[in-house]
Amino acid sequence: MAGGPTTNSESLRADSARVRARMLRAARERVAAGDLDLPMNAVAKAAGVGVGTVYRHFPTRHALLESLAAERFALLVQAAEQAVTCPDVAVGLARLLRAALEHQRGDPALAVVLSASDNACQETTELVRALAEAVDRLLERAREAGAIRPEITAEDVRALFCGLQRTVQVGGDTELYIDILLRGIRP
Amino acid sequence: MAGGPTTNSESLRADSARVRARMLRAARERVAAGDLDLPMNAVAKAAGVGVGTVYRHFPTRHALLESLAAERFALLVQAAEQAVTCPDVAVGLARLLRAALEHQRGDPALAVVLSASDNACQETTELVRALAEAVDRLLERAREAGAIRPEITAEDVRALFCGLQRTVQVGGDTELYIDILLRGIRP
DNA sequence: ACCTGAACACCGTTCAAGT
DNA sequence: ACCTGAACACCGTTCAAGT
Repeated sequence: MAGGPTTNSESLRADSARVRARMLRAARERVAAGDLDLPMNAVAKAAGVGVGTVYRHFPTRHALLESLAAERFALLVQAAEQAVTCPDVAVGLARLLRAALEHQRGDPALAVVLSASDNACQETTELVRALAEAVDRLLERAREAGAIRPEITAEDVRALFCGLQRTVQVGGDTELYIDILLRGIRP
Repeated sequence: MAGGPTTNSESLRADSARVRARMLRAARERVAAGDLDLPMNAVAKAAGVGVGTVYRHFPTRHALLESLAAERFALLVQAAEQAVTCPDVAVGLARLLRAALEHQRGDPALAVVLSASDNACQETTELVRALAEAVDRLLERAREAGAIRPEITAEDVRALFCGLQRTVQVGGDTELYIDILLRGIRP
């Protein structure tokens, strides 16, 4: 017969991956509908699995949020890396700020994950590191060009991302707030 | 016997006020302990009243938060009014920013109320109006002195308060973030 | 008038039982 | 190995019954 332990384990894994994808899809639908609560029971029901399965894959709600945010987080990292290669470093900074805003607006889970002080998933830790690395390179270039206050760190930039997102959320004038921040970080 | 409808109604009101104070004290203790959840049942139990009584006084949790925040909110309004009378308008702006941060740090309920888009209590609406009025006067003085971008409104300042608070919460360098904002709002 | 607290619905979380 | 879902504890909210 085709099938031994390997095939069996693979089919288990394949099934597990399918179940995981179903849960993420269900959770994403809720978030897209504006509900960041993500009740585990509700996610389970929407995904057609038992609650225990949700907990097996995502030990905490924050772990679930991180998994949801990962995709957009990777796009933000990409944007940061592209900003580094921007000929005009000031333009790079401006693009990065816009990208940070846009991705947080596009996925509220990302806004939560970016302002969290620690991560549940290895994947997130990796993304945080990659973002910090790209931002560090951008800051270094900006310092050399005299385009930024030299004491600003990648951690500060992350905090400023979160604050800017909140400012935009509370107030109305996105362009003004971006501009205030861009001017404020100049030397 | 002493007592007619008036006395009776007054004693009811007095009792009601006492009960209300007990609930607010209980809620404040929970918030001070770092718990912004404020479960209505828990507040009721801690205050030694029935849940229905909590709901009678505070129709929603946000109404409860507003009542909690009112005291600090009034202090913030005072700070804004003092900032207006500051001989050096730039110093006034800096003091106001610091006061906004300090009061939000001192009462997390205020941070929530400041970033809420609408209010449950009349009292809060009044405080919001008073703050906007003081800030408007300060902005007017700052514009005349050429100390601020002229397009910034009191609403923008409220949004910037909220964003600054978040930045500080996520990052570590309060002084840097205050300074970035102060520079950013200059013309 | 105002307060109480039982009642119902819902969510978090665990864990014995299934496949 | 992995999944299920009953079970228990807790919270939101309402409303009939008390004073």
